[in-house]
Amino acid sequence: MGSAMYAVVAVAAGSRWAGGRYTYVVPPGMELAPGCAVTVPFGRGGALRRGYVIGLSDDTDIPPGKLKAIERLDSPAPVVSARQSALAEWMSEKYYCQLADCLSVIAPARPERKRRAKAKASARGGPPEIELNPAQAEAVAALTAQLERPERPWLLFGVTGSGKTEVYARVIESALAAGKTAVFMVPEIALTPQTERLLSARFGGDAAVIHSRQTPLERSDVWRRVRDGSARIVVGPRSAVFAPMERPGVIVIDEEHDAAYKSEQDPKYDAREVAEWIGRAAGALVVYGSATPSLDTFERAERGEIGLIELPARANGLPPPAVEIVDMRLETAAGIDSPISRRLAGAMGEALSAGNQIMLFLNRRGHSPFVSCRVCGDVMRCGRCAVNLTYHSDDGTARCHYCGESRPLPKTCPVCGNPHVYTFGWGTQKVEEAVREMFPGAAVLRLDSDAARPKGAYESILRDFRSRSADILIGTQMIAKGHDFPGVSLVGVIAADQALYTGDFRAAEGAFALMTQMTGRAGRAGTGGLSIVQTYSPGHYSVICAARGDYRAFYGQEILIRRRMSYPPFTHIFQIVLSGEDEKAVIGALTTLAHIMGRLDRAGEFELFGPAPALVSKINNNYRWRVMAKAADERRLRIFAMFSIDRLRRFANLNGITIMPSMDPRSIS
DNA sequence: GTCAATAGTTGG
DNA sequence: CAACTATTGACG
Repeated sequence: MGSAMYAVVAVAAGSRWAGGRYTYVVPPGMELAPGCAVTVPFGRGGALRRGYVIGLSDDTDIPPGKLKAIERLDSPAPVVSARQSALAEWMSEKYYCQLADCLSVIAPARPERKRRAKAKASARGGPPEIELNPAQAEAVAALTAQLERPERPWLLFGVTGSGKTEVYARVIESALAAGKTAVFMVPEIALTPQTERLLSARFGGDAAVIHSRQTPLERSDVWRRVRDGSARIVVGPRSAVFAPMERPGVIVIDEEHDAAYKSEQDPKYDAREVAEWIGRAAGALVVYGSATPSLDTFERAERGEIGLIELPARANGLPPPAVEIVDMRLETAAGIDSPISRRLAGAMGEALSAGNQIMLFLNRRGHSPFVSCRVCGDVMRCGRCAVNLTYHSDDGTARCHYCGESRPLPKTCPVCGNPHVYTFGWGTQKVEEAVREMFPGAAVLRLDSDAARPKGAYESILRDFRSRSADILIGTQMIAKGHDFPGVSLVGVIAADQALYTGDFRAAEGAFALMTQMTGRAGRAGTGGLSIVQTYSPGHYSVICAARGDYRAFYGQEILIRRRMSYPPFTHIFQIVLSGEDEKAVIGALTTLAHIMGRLDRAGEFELFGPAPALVSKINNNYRWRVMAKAADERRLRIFAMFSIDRLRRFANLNGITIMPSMDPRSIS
């Protein structure tokens, strides 16, 4: 193969999804194989770009005058295997993105350089040999039996503290014993260190970490360790699914329901779907784990497409935490306007005097989500985005959470000039303020993306709370995931409604998962924990089911609604957002697109919606409008949408307009 | 995306 | 008609 005359190279070429494959002349003496990384001249200027060899041949249809030669071979050996190339092809079609983009998330950041491995040979782990309870033993047996020839993915459905991790560890152990390797995925980078520690304690230097914020050298070092077999377990967030393993035995996806498994940037892959592809192609067992499985996954399990294993009880035999619902309407009726209800305040006082710790959860950063004038009613909005400004008390500014614009809180109303400008609503800073006022003696910490910004702050806040140098931790969903604080006896969910009414049909699902995660944080060490859920919707099934710890009841309700509304998992929704500075041009192009879609769908196979403004109709001075198409058949829907976009490109002037397609996006009203 | 060729526009 | 600007579409 090394002496082929022409090479087909995947090159990232602008904003086109299709194509991206170009033929180049192989310079004499250059030894190429499919999967090699090369540098090629591209475009009129002949600027150099990264490309990946996807095929070799001795003839071509391209007129010789058009051909350019490969500039440089960057990797003597392929950087992606044949299987990874096939995965990239599949991804580029499924996620309507460029082949080269897919290859670059799959390939190491840069061609590997020769480098000494960091000596990281810790001793093989101890015995963290925990005795399995019968349910765990059954789960391990069932999953281990699947390792050799997995016929479908499996869902390990178990309440918080039911011992899922021990089950994963045993299955990984068996995979390694069979000469295979393992991937352990967590929803976010912040959870990798603790997971890596856990697996290293057990499996020694076999565990390695892959994530997207590693430097190219770090990444290529991990790659080398994975490829030469010295790292047999890879831990990391969604990008870890691309670990270059030849014989993966098991891919664990912990907290499977977490939205972070879906990438927001191109290529917009879903790590769960990629894991299943790899599972099929490489014969690896995919194990999903969650206390609150995503509706899609649980529905597949009900149909038998995914195997279901349940761990019904806490491994330590303790009863589930007690959960109380506080009806915040009664607080309002009593003239109380504090984020801390009387009941929660009382429970906090008790917990503090007993020497216990408290966690308060509110999924909104800043002090107050809006600022308005009490005289004329004007609400401060961002000049560049269609959103309200959030007041931040640390520096006294009103900030836009989309474009980052911030301005000082005005002393007088910019519209009517009156001095009665007030802030409304609750953010984490306001909760912190209220708590400090109520409990001046307590040590309070806050963890949200503002508090976590300084380097190392995230870790140090969690460390301080774990070491009990603080009594109360207030935070956004950053505090909800994976962290075990034995000193916490009380958890307060400040505003459950907040996650409930986000304008997204998945809101109830997300709210249920968050509430369950948070209430599960109380009393993990044993002494009867209590969770208090504050809400203005005490009758909402998501709140009631979360308080009862009853996933199946929640699932039963929610799946009925999805069926009745023809929402996923029964259908798929393809959303196409057009954005640009010229609103008329955006609406015009979108109207054309809607026409194209209507005409293409003569049979009425697809349900079409729009044009309508997107949920946030302007970001950074770019107007955003959208159309949506709904259908049961994901593949046909995707092809229909992409075909429509192709037509649009041909018929409409898309100058200054960006097309943002997405399948089953998070924000649909 | 980026750039060059091209079509369109303006001003002398 | 030259000089300039917006638009188009190819990129191997």
